[in-house]
Amino acid sequence: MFSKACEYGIKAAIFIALKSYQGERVSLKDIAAKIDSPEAFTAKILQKLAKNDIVDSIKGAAGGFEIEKHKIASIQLAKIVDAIDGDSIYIGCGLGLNKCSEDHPCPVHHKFASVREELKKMLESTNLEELALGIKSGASYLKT
Amino acid sequence: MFSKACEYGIKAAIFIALKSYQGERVSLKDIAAKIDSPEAFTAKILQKLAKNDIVDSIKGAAGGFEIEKHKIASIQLAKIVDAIDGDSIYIGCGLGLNKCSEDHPCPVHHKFASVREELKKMLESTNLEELALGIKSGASYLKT
DNA sequence: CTTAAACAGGACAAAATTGTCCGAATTAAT
DNA sequence: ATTAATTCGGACAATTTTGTCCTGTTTAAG
Repeated sequence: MFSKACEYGIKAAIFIALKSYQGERVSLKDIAAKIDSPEAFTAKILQKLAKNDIVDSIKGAAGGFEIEKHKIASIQLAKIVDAIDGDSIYIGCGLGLNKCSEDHPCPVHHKFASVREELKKMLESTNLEELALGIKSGASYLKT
Repeated sequence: MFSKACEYGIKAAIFIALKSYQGERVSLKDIAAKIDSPEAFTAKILQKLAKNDIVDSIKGAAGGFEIEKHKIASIQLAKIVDAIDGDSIYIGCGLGLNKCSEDHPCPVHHKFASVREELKKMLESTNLEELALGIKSGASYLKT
């Protein structure tokens, strides 16, 4: 469904949000360990998230990643997915047709529409705060 | 959402169904041209569909691919997807956790459940016959 | 000022996916 | 029998995705 990069990005963002919520800044090393991802690859993804204003990166000793507390609740899953995988998940044709629209649909166009719509709604209505709280409360997990 | 291989596989199956419905057998060359796919790559995919008993392949001159008429309506999209991409789309975790279940869910487990369920229902309730008829009637297209 | 901890980013490497080529086997038609 | 049309399948190649490494830069702390 999502690329590995996107999976790591979502998990990293959730972990950073969780820690930022508690006033802590986290290092790449920490993140990779807690979400069980390859460190250097995760670094690249965090750069993307930083460039898309989803996380703040602070250089130097005692540096790391954080998200401003007041922003956590306003960052939707959709924003993260879009930053990493782009919008193909919303707009692309399910069968890869170059031109696939209402008046030139692929065979599964209408069948897919509702699934895609549901996915879109889900991504747009889910924010980092609730996901971080799920981890904090032990209701959900970031690895294994 | 689906791999390229799966996209080609679905389109190929629809085209073969359409022609079989009209009593015609089709060649690889024909298929690739009509669904706008790379010929040799499509050949590999058709082999998979044949091994999974979704299409019949007939060797030799005047050979080609076909689907027994009476089977067309009973072949669900899900069967094709499963033959090519496997079942990861149904059972895999949205965030790539090795172990993701009701009592050890990833952060988006429950949010994803409904989307995945909708996708599954869609794939299981859509069969080749209706897709082929959509092409036949001009209601949908296999390329561009 | 020096050092150590951290991120940035370019170059590289590995793996997976996508795609190509070609010889072998099969079969219908002549 | 020979030929031509066709699929099969193995080996290979290109591309994309995933992942690693190393050097440089920034910054806090001693």
